[in-house]
Amino acid sequence: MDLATIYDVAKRANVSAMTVSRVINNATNIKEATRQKVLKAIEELDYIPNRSAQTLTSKDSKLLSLLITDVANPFYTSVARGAEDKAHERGYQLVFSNSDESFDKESSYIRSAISRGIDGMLFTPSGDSSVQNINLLSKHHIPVVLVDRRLDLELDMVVGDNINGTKMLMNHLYELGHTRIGLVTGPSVVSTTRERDEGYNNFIKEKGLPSDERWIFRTDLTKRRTSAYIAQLLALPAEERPTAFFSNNNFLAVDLLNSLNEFGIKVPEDVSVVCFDDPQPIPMPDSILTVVRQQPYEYGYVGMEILIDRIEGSKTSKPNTIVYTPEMIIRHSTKRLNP
Amino acid sequence: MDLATIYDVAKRANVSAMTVSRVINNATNIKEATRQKVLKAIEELDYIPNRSAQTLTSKDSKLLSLLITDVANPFYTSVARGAEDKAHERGYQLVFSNSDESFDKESSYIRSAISRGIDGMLFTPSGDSSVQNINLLSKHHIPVVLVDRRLDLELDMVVGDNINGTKMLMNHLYELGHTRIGLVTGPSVVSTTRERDEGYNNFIKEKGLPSDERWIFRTDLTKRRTSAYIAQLLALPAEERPTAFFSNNNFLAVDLLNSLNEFGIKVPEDVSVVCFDDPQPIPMPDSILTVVRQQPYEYGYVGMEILIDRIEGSKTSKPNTIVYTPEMIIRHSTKRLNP
DNA sequence: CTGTTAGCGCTTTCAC
DNA sequence: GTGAAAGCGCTAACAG
Repeated sequence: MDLATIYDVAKRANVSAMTVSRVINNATNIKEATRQKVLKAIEELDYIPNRSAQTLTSKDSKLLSLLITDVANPFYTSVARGAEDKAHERGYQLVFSNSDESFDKESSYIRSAISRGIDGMLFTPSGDSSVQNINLLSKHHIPVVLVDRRLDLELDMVVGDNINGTKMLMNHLYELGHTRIGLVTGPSVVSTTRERDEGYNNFIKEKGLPSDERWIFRTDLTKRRTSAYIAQLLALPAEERPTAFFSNNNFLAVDLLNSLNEFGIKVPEDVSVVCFDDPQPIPMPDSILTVVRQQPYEYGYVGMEILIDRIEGSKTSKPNTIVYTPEMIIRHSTKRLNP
Repeated sequence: MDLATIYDVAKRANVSAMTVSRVINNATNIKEATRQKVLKAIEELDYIPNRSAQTLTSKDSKLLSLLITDVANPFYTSVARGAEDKAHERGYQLVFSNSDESFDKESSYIRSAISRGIDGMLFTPSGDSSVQNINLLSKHHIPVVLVDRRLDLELDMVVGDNINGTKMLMNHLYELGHTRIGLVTGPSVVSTTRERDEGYNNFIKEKGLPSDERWIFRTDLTKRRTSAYIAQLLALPAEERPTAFFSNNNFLAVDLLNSLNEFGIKVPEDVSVVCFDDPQPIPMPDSILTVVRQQPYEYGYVGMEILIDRIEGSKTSKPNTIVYTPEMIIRHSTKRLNP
């Protein structure tokens, strides 16, 4: 059984293929009677247009790419959901890909996205070198909107205020009497890492807090392994150890919490912990981690809206960066320091 | 600047388009020197093949559809990640869609997937009526593999042993002395709901436990609202209230936990709670909920493998159902009942 | 091992 | 309002 093409519909409705094409594309200049005739034929034949053929001629695919580092990270899960909701509203479909923080994986995904003729991309770059990938996209006239991580380019972006978010968390620790604050962080080729590091350093400088290179643990976002870090701190005399930790990233915080648990260090009794982004997608009554929470669903939803507006030409203003201010959720992973 | 086509490459390499086509499709019968010449031209022109044109002629798109109810549900998040990993390994891309338990939304997504010429679909049906949608897919010769939820059809499926999973949880409560066990569950048009309900009912019958219609709360998976349920139970005399709850679904459990919290009912002090599937994607040291855990990543990964094997014709055996046995994770949401 | 021809299913362009 | 012709970029089927 061969599937119906536009010609089958045309024949059955006694019109030309062009007329059928006009009907399926909601053209206005069609006699209502003709439209009905065609619609009837479409229905009877169970005709579904072939997108590849449409894309080949008309140059648009109604296909969008969502390229993030990892859908399994609750932050990006929500971005994905927000993005898909908006795309669906506007009649687009979404291909999604996980770069796993790898530039090479990212590049290869971008090539296949281009090959698919995607109309646009919502993109969280793996790092600063992703600029090259954006250039490839531009060469193919594909609009891009950045989510969460910035790049030094004239592009639409939807990001969070990482510096002030960090400041809130640091200040919370500070007000509880903590002055020796450890930092668990990611690679500095990622803008969010850099900005949160900056927030941390600013705060320490501003308040004149002690700082120590050994309190800072910089690691890969996919490997982590904070156990080594904790072991190393434990080798220090107690009065040289941090009394609190700021984790730059939700996955790192989980790893940190597990490592502390491994060594029998209790949170918040023995040490306080705060984190940027919630490792749990759904707040539960028993969650303990104090975090600064962003609205990743909005990032995806709004980012997608901007992207589609660009694609459809309804947005022609200069690229623009939307910055959201995060919100602090105080739970039970921090404790006032006994003097 | 117009982008390079296969003819541009052909011209530059002094060969025919067909030869270029052979090179990009890794045909074997090509002289190495020719291949190199072509590769060089491809490189120089930064040529990326047009998938739409390829799909239009060759009939395969290397595009797969992942149609689930909600990526934001941690269970499906992992399914999605597993599916994408396998798809990527095998050179396929994934469009993802959220049906939100709606048959209509599901149907519309399936039509656009067909229109895109997808090679196959990994699918969690919204309910039993999805059989119609599968029929549409079959009509277009599109292989389907079901994940998590069954349908009464000859199809490949990857599912969990819901009956025995439920039994483990019920038995755990029973061994702690609970006999009045409430059930929070979803719509019975979903196979997982039905099977877990069956596990619950079987256990009650088998052990001769008391049962009461008022202890059972059946709700929509997207609306929930367990508060009304709890309020209603609270109206009962204490000795007629459940001392423990089994939640059929992770999202329902979160809602339940929040409702209990709202009414000042403490878990596990006042009431025990167990749940099928973990609402948290990442186990944290402070998680309290006792659950039966499935391996959704595997479901996605394995399901995708079967799907691609079907597509590529390397799997020709009769459709087959893989059933995974879940594992119980005892945490701190249950307590021995004081006699 | 390589090339020619035709055509996939649609829409653009132009004609009437 | 509607239709005919041409062509989008590629590959199947054949030929040599």
